Amino acid sequence: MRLGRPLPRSFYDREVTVVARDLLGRVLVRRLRDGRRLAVRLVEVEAYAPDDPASHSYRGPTERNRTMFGPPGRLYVYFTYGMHHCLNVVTGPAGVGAAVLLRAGEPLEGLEAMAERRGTRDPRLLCSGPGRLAQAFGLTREHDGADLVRGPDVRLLEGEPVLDERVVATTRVGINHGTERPWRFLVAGDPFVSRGRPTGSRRS
DNA sequence: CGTTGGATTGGCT
DNA sequence: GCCAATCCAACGC
Repeated sequence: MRLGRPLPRSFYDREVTVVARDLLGRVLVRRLRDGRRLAVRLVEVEAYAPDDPASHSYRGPTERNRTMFGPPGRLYVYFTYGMHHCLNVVTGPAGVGAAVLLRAGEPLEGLEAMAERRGTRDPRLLCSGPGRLAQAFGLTREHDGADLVRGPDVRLLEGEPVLDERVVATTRVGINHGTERPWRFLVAGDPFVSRGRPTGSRRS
């Protein structure tokens, strides 16, 4: 399967909502030490901006979120709820705390390895949800700051962009502030979108 | 220093 | 639909 070249640094150096929408259809890959490759086609993401009360970067840099303030094209991994990791793509110029949360995707390669970590073989339960995606890929705080453009481990490939008519923007999931911003982007009707909220969400 | 609650998930009612 | 699990960053005193 042809997944294309790594997305260039310039891809990430744009406004965070533009990057978020453009991430749909792109492919996150990881090369495991045993040679196997994991690949997932992104179908659901959320944008988080520095002036955004819901964003980790809202109150400035800390030990936990400093990667968000670094150069674009890096992986920001955080730990939450005492048990889950979540993957984010850092955007914008260095010094600006913005990132895109990767919420769900369609597994393309390495489903066996993903199933081992997830404890299920159901393809729809492997990467459909931010915590699930991180677990399926085996990524933790150790991988925080990884370079998605040239890094040896995790990269983001071109894949195939999703057409506008297939993209839906809704409010974000699981937050108590800034909920009015329609910054959750997903592929309409795609079976691999997470449960968080139905595709045709009406709640405000 | 103690408390609170979170960009979630899975299991149970 | 509801809630416990389980850690730690943020915030208040």
